[in-house]
Amino acid sequence: MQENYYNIPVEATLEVIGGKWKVLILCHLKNQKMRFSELQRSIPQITKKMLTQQLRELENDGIINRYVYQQVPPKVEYSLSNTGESLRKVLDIMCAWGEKRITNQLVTSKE
Amino acid sequence: MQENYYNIPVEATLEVIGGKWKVLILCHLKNQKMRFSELQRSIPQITKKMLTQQLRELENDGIINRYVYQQVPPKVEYSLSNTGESLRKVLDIMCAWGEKRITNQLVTSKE
DNA sequence: TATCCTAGTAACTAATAAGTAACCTAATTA
DNA sequence: TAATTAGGTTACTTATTAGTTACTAGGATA
Repeated sequence: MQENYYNIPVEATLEVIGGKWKVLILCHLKNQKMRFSELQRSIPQITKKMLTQQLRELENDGIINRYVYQQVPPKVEYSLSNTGESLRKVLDIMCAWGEKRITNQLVTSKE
Repeated sequence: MQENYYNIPVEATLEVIGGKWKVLILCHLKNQKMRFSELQRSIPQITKKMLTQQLRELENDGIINRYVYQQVPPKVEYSLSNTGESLRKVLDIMCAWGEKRITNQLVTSKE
């Protein structure tokens, strides 16, 4: 959090999980720890550069942990941190809404 | 929804509420209907152009209703549609997380 | 008659986000 | 010896977002 003033609190949420990729990454990490390459395969459209960048930001914001195995070729595992765990409900409910929308289970009648 | 295939369902959610402004707009609309100018005042950083654009997209996605009063100067009110209402839980929980983050009520210990 | 009002739109520019391709490390395998 | 491996970084280009300024309608107010 670089600024400490927000017009409304939800801006703090958006600062952490906003953008094109972070929710996607976190949805993958919420059920298992994953290696860099596994994340890349799971999110086919993302480039290495963006994945690296987004992972770094999530790490800096304290949402994920990065564990480097001291071996060659490298092995790095990413997982939700405890703070990241606190986002689980947010992620779950966003996932659930998407599923309902896709399977047409949302109310669509006029108000 | 222009594409009907997603790698994971949450992409459908991001398609609708992704981007810099939509969650903000919806958080304001979730408790009351609001006029264009009221939204603009509530989100000081947003320009007319972006506000118009985001509102149109939300309307096209069936998330909000737009009601035009037939008078001059114009009066237009925006409100959540029934489909939009189904996002309430998502919005509430995002707002709540932001509040907790700001007031430091999140777990921050190392995993 | 001139100005104000709200909710926009249009044309153009600037800023930011994202993509591409080449490169790096050092142990292991062919 | 040469290639392969995973997880990156760097420099550069392109695409997408967002900002700026000017303009509109048409009734109400000064």
